Formats: sequence, structure tokens, C-alpha cells
Amino acid sequence: MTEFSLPPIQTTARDDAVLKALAGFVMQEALGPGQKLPTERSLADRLKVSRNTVREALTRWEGLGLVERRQGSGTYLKAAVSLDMLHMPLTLAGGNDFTGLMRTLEIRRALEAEAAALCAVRAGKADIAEIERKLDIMEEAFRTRAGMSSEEDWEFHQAVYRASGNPLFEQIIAAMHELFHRFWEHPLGVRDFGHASFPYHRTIFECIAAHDPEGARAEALKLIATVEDDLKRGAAKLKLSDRK
Amino acid sequence: MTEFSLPPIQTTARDDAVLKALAGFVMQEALGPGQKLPTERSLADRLKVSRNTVREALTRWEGLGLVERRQGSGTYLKAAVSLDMLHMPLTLAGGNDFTGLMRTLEIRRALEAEAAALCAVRAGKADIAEIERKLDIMEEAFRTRAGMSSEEDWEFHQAVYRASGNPLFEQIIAAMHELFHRFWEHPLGVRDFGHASFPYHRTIFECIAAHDPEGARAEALKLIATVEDDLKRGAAKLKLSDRK
DNA sequence: TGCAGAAATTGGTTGGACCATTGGACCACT
DNA sequence: AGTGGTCCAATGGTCCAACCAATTTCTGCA
Repeated sequence: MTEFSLPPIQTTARDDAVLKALAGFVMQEALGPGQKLPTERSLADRLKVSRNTVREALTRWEGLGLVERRQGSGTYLKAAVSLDMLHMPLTLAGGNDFTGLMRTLEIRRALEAEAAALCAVRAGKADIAEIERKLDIMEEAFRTRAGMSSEEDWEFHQAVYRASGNPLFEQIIAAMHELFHRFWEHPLGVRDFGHASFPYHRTIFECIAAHDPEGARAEALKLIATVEDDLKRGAAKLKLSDRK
Repeated sequence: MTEFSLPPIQTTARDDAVLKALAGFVMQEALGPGQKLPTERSLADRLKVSRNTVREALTRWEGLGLVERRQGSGTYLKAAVSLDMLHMPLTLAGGNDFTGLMRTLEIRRALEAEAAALCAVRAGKADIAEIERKLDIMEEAFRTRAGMSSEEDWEFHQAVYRASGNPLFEQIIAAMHELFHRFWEHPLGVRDFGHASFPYHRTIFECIAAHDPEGARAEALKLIATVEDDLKRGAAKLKLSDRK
């Protein structure tokens, strides 16, 4: 085993420097998700900083979801780490569930429309075929189960984001999606939620297949509008039933 | 017989409990952004935990951008804190090259346009006045220094995002902005970068003041287009000078 | 009154100690 | 061979008591 190149830290901004050194180490060793990284004591020793400082740095990564600590076992990578990562902590605070959901929807509206338009410009034959496949699966699920299936629906949208040629769309909207679903514990009581959005999936696809960006953008906007509508109806019902 | 669902038992969660207690304290005292919260020593004393534990908890909040620590001074709130916050740390990989920057710009185009449109709908008199103030400052800086000042420019845009009524816009674009600036520390060699975007700031403002969402969206799109142009010119120059 | 320097305050770092959990090694018994 | 028990070293979690560095506040002199 060769000696790791972990040069000692230099001056102030210790924990930040520790993170940078660690990121470099992870890249150098080509560590991937699930793999274990050195123990805190070992890191403290090799970086010539105290264990507490190492811990503060790791706490940051843990908060960012990059790393998982298991007492008695070790610290494990949860995601790919590189030096040029961009961390974007989103906090959705204040307000009730409804305003939180509407806020994520506003972001999604902006990104969904742009992604659909970009996709219409850039999608190749293979991309279009893949999107159509997801669309068929979704429509089949809609028929057999007589309702929207959020799983297959999400697969379709992801295919569109991927074909947009910009992976950032998928990453950000995936975060929004998770945020959305974390609110979703109390399903608002709208039985056929998302029902109205169904037809627009195919119209979006047709615009993409026809390489019509403005059409795709317009259809995407209509789709989001139906979801917002459902949300408002749900909120209204909730308000009624909440009467005391 | 299916197995009973056995949720993982929870043994120790000190720092998490500390955060919950702190959030409760902040709400109870009605502390807002900018205000100072108790010293680490005081918190450790009152919560009957060690200062290290308090520090780990505060490190988490700092990583989430909720709090700012100033050595010698104290720890200050940077955002509203409530018990029902949702945190969604998003880490984007890659993007320190030209294509990466273009990708962030595509995201920014989508969000900037939507934020401007929303702002035109929702901005109140106070918001509009604030935006105009930032605009005046920016234009003044432009005249005196004969060039775009990224600092004042950014202030203007932030004011617009804030007036959009959806804090997520500011959070996401702030991350994009940071990525952008991290890159052109090594300036692309375009001397008057952003020069072309200057006039659109005022046109955007005028559309917002006139409550014209579609106009604001169109002007915002034009602004981003000029930045993309600058970026492409810079990349072309870079490519030339990189010849070996 | 004004201001430079001392003193107190506060976050940042260190080193060492102990606790709780984990996982493997080893062993006795079936 | 397999099952369960015990022990032990490794590892993260917490605590303590200092000291360092940046900032703020106070103090006393000019």
C-alpha cells in the first residue's frame, strides 16, 4: 500500500482546508459511494489537526448528505465527491404546506418549461424513442389503474430532463420532487390528483418529436397549471374541513 | 405473517435535540435575521451539554446557511428559523469549464425569466422602490467606474428575486452565482464583460414597475442572452490563446 | 473630549479522556 | 456444523479544560 499524499494543513480556515484535502484524497483514491473513508483519528493524525476539527469538517459533509457516520463502524461516502462540487442548501421555511408546495411548483414551472423547450431543440432520435417508451408505459398504467401513477409520470419527466442535454435540470428538479413529496404525507384529499395533467404528457411529447420548442414550452406550462389547480382545490377542501 | 415493521431504534441524537431546542428558543424569543443568538458557552451551559456538541449543531446550521459565525463577535441569524423547516441540500457536480457555465446559464435563464415575471405581478410599492434604489446605485457605479460592477449588479438581481415572493429563487440562483464567480476569478479575458447587459436592467425594472409580467420576462431573456454572448466570445478568445 | 491601549468577550483549535456501539474473534455447548 | 455467549479492539459521540485569534468594550491618559 502506497502512502497517501495528505499534506498537512497550512493556516486559518482549518476545517475548510480539511474538507478540500479530504475531497482531494477521495478523488485520488477514486472512492465511490458506499466506500469507507479513513477514521477520524487517522485523518486528524495525518492532516496534523485535532480530531475536533476533523469532526467539524465531517459534520458539514454529513449535513450536505455527502457522508454517513456509523458509530462503532466508520464514516462512509454516500455520494460522489469532487473538488468542483457546488453545494446548494435549500430551506423551505415558514408558511403552511400549501405555500411550500406552491413555491416548489413555481420553480418547477420555470425549469420544466425551459427543459421541454431545450429538449425539443436537442433531442436526438434515440432520446425521442426513449421518451415515447416512457410515455407509453405511463399511459398504460393510467388505463389499467384508472388514474395517474406518480411513479411512471416521474419517469417520463426525467426522460425529458435527460434529453435536454443539461444534467442540472434533472438534479434540481429531482430535489424539488423530493421536497414536494415530503410535503405529501397528508395527501390533501384530492382523489384524482394529477388527472387533468394526463393529456398534456402526450402533447408535450409530440412537440418534442416535431422539434417545436415553443410548442413544448406552452404545453409544459399548461401541464403545470393543471397541477397548480389541483393543489388549490385540495387546499380549499382542506380549509373547509378544518373549520372548527 | 408479515414481519412487524421495526423502525430503527433511536438511541442518541444529542446535537439534533440541541438544534430543536435552539429553534424553539429562536421562535420563543421571536428572533429574526441579523439578530444575535446566545454565545456557545451560554448555550452549552443552559442546555447542559458540552460546548463541542453545541458547536456541532451550529456547524450544521452554518452549513445550511441559516447562521453566520463571527469570531470575537458572536453568532447571528441569517434567515428566519422555524421548527417546520425543510432542508434539501443539493450538490451539483462538475461545471468548472465552459460547458458547465453554459449549463448554469440555462438554469439561470429559466429562473430569471420566471422570477422577473412573478415579480411584475406581485411586487408592492415598497419592493419596487427598493429595486429602483438598487438600480440607481448600479447605474451610478457603471458611470463612475465606466463598466459593470458585479457587486451592484448582483444586488439588483437579488432585490428582484426577493420581490418575487418565493425565496427558493434567490437560494438557487445564489448558488449559481457563486459557481459563476468561482470560475471567472481567472477572468476570461473579456474586458467589458457584462457591458451589453447594462441597459436591460432598467427595462426589466420598468416592466416590473408597470406590472407587465410578459414584458419583464422578455427583457430578462434578452439580458441573459447578452451574457451568453459574452461567455461565448470569452471562450473563443480563450481557445485562441490556448494554442500550443 | 478624543483616542490609543488594556481588558473582557466570543468563536476557533487543541489534546486528552471516557462512553456507546459495532463487528470480529474465540469459545462452550448442542 | 451450527448456535449462542463472551470478550475485545476499533470507531464515532460526548465531554472537559485549556489556549489562540478576532472583535468589542472599557479605561485612563493627553
